[in-house]
Amino acid sequence: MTKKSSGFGNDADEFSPDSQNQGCPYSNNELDTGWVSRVQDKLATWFEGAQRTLPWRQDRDPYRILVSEMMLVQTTVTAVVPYFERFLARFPDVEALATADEPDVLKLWEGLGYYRRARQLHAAAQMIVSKHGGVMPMDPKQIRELPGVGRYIAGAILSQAFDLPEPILEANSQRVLARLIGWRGEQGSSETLRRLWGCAERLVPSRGAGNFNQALMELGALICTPRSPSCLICPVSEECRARREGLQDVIPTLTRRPEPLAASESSIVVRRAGRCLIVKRGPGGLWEGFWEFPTIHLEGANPGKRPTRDDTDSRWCPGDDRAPGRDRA
DNA sequence: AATCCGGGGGC
DNA sequence: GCCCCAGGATT
Repeated sequence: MTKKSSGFGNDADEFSPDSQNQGCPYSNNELDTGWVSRVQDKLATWFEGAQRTLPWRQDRDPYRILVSEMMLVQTTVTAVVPYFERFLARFPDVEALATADEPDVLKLWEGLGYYRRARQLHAAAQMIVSKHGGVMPMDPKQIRELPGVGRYIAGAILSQAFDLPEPILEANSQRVLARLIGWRGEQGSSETLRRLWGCAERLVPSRGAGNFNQALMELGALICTPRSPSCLICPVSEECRARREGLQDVIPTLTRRPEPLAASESSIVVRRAGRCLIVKRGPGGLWEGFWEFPTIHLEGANPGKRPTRDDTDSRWCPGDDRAPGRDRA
């Protein structure tokens, strides 16, 4: 890795007037090899004694890592644990998942949200079986080709399952790294992500990458929390620029959330002979392919891409799909 | 670069 | 009530 490609060079643009870090000039003096080594060692040592016992940490099975990462996308650890246990009991290996029927997979996902992930995971399992002989490939490019697998999940699999020195960057490590280097750019902006990915690349050790990456995330979950970080018991507080400058409460820079859109809908329950009519939701919208009572969109947002009053003549929903015979009114 | 995709935990 | 969560795909 060259000095410039590391993203932490002394380039003049680091201090350009229009830099978002004006007033807190970004310096590379914390990213020299000494600083990197200290952060690596202190985090690894802390992680040995402080890590939580989580069901996907009991071994390095890449299938289990994949399932956990897919479930953990924008979802808290506490929410995932029971789902993970049930899912692995029903689909203990990649072949079992690959040969499963999609409705059975979705049923185990019910309540987790982001149901696209369940379909992607199912398809990924089928791809691993059909294209890779049922074995998770160790090639970053091939892993990234799996549906639902981006740079983060690929790095997590490569480092945690195969101990390859691939970086990761997600919600926890974004916060941890931003504070460590005192980066004041806006949370989630492309410049911030570029900078933090570079930092993650610089920090990931050539050996023990899986544990280091997990230590970064564990620190964010347990110590370096979004609000009121526990700097007094943080193993890397001495290496933290935000801490040194008293900026731990303003980093990362928060972004305003857009206001939720109001939506108005109308549903009808059609009962006959003790049964109810249900219809299947159409493609491309919220809860795609799920069953519900016939519903039309009235006004406001229409996240399910539902039909409105004007097109209810002959079809109840965009999917134009009727309930199975036993459920029809 | 912006939007969409969900549901729940925690304060 | 509001913020946040082991991101990725699509436009």
